[in-house]
Amino acid sequence: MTAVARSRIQKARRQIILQAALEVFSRQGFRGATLDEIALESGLSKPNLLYYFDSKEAIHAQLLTDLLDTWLAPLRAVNPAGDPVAEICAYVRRKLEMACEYPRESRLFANEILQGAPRIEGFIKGDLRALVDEKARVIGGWAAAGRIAPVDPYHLIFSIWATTQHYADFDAQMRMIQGPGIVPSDGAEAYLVRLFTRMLEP
Amino acid sequence: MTAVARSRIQKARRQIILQAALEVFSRQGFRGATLDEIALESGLSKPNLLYYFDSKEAIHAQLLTDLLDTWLAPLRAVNPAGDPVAEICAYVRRKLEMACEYPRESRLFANEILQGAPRIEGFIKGDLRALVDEKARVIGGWAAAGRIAPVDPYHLIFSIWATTQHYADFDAQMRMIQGPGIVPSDGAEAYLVRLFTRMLEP
Amino acid sequence: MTAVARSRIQKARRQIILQAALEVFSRQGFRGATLDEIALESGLSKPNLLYYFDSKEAIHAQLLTDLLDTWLAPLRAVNPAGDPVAEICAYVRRKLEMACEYPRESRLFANEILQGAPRIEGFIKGDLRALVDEKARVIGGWAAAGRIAPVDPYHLIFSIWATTQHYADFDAQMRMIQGPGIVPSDGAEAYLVRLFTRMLEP
Amino acid sequence: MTAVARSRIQKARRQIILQAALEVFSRQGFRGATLDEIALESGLSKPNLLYYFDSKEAIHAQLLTDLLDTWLAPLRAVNPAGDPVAEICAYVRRKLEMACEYPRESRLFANEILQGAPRIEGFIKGDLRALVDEKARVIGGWAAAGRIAPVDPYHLIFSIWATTQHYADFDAQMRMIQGPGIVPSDGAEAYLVRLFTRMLEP
DNA sequence: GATGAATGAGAATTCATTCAT
DNA sequence: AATGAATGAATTCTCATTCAT
Repeated sequence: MTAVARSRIQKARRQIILQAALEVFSRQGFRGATLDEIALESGLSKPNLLYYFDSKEAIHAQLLTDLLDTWLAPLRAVNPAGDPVAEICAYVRRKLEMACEYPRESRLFANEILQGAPRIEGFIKGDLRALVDEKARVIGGWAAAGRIAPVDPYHLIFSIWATTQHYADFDAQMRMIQGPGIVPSDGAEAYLVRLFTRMLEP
Repeated sequence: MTAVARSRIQKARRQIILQAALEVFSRQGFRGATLDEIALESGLSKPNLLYYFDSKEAIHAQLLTDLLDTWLAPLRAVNPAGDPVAEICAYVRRKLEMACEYPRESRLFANEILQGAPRIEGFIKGDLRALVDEKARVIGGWAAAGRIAPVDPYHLIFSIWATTQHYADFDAQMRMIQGPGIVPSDGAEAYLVRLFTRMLEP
Repeated sequence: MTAVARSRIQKARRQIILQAALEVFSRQGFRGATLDEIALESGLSKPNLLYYFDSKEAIHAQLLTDLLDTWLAPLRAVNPAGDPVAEICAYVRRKLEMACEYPRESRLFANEILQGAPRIEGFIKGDLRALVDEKARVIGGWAAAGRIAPVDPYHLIFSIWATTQHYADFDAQMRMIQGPGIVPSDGAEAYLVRLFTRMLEP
Repeated sequence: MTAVARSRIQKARRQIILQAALEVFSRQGFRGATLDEIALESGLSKPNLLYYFDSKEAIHAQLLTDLLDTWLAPLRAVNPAGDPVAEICAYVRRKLEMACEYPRESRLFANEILQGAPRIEGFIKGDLRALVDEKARVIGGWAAAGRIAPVDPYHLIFSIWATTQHYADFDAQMRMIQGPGIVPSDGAEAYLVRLFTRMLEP
């Protein structure tokens, strides 16, 4: 079986495995997760998992690769030529939407960082850092030009990550505090947009 | 060995073990951590760990117990009779200080929540929820009285947690992005105080 | 692996394991036995044992369950409508035959009793006690009717158990005393039948 | 500390340890017993046990040595010059008395035999066998002389051992069957004397 | 493709024994 | 004489991975 020639059914099976693995890895971290759980979750047998992927590590690596490809998109879309506050608020919205739509991916990422990011160090120090630096310069430029209130662009970006991802990563805590019947992220967009708008208005 | 009568050396050894375990559990989570690592980190032999604690689980439980005792303090100190904005900013400062001084404890907690909080469900649904509800009423009262800008108290509290704990939990990522020589939390207090002050000023 | 659907090979392997475990448990008792010995005896690897059984305890429990099912049969077959002395002598013969054919099972049972019967308390106080009480009434009836010599039925039953099981449980001692070439149970049936016949003849 | 010069207090401590060890070994067998249990039972610390005895093995060996010294006495006392039936019945009484007074010693011995008698093989093939052979000749002589009914002396001796020791070794089972309030050995002497008297009367 | 069977490496825990005091 | 502390060697059990079919 080569990497290129995969039948449709193979691709489908791989997706099923990845979804199951995402569920488990995002909760337990890499070492805490077991192939047994992933097999159970996916409805496939354990050896069958390893027919589609070389190893536990390979499943995890695939999940991270797939994730990182899209992880940068919201920030990348920040347009230097747009309206500063609107651009940043739009970024907040996209980031929150991603957290709400892909909470498991967010937790997978959070797990990696908590562990010291051993498997995505390259990504962070490479693509992510470059992108953040680039956008930090844009935001810094806006601040210097008086188009937004003066602000440290890095702290701003970090606080956007923190507040949006929180709705995915700490979802369990929020649900327990607010009780059943309340979706934690209800009202989150309005709140966060307001938070960052008030922060940035010149 | 009873729980009450412990010699000085026992207390000291238990502390050494707990510190080592905190390091490991906060990175790997409960299941991902191994006694081997804790033994290595603490400089004690693996059986010796189990001479001081009944089991891996017991070490972890002790860490959580010790943590939860102090986890509520910053929020509890919010004074309904104080100046609203000043009180909340003071809370932000205390919370940030705690994250910066006890980052491993913060990560230990984050790991638990990521896993769905199986071991601290009681704490969250009990003491934590009660305290949050109480303080949310206070903040809601301030907003209703026009002493702070109208705001959902729960989203406010969650965003304070998110932004402050981020400096502990996502420290690895921030360091990689900012490069060596920069401490991520430098300027964090000023930034966060400003963020929430602008948010709350009537 | 469900309890119901087991392939032929699984059943066969389980039997191999149970035979090996019987050998070891019957000699060493539950705690004194090790999976290493059972693995060696069965020719399987240690983890493979645990592929077929959930735990050391589960293997032991299976052995006891299988044993208890048949342990009652000889006594149960005592017919209240038969000739008293003949019935009891037939019981002695069946019990002796069982001890000689299944000495390891007998030793497994003896080991449990020696330890205070922690794992078969329910069986003894339940099914076994009920059966003994029932047959004791039968024997008591025979004695009252003058069809056998007056005798305490419980002591009678216990002495039948003692003398027959002795040929299994204390086999090692008997062989060492009688030396090689002599099978301890040779002549046992004649002796025991005579012993109990003389005891019971009115 | 030499073997000869032991203070009174040392002897007392050794006795305490031996009593505790007897309790544990007689239930669990050599391998199934732990020094922790013996320490708990004796009220001494685990290292202190090993101050008085070289090893777990040494404690066990001492128990066996002490036991074997007295194990032969009842049979040895059978007097070739006495009245055959009376002599044998007296032997039964002594053996039963020993089982009832020293049930733990009996179970210790039973455990050894069940395991194949690895530690007392020498005793059995030596002193015990010689004594049994000697007394078997006496009994055989009585039978040949028509002073008792014809009987295989070995089966006779074994059945005396079986029935008397049963009241010690299988005590747990008998209690569970007869229920609380009944002492299994009540009436045992009368029953057994009757059993063997009827067997042996010419 | 799929899976029952099997296993070596490792993980938590127990235990007899030693050491230092 | 006694014990708290410590540990190497098991012992039970888990787990990622391989093998045979």
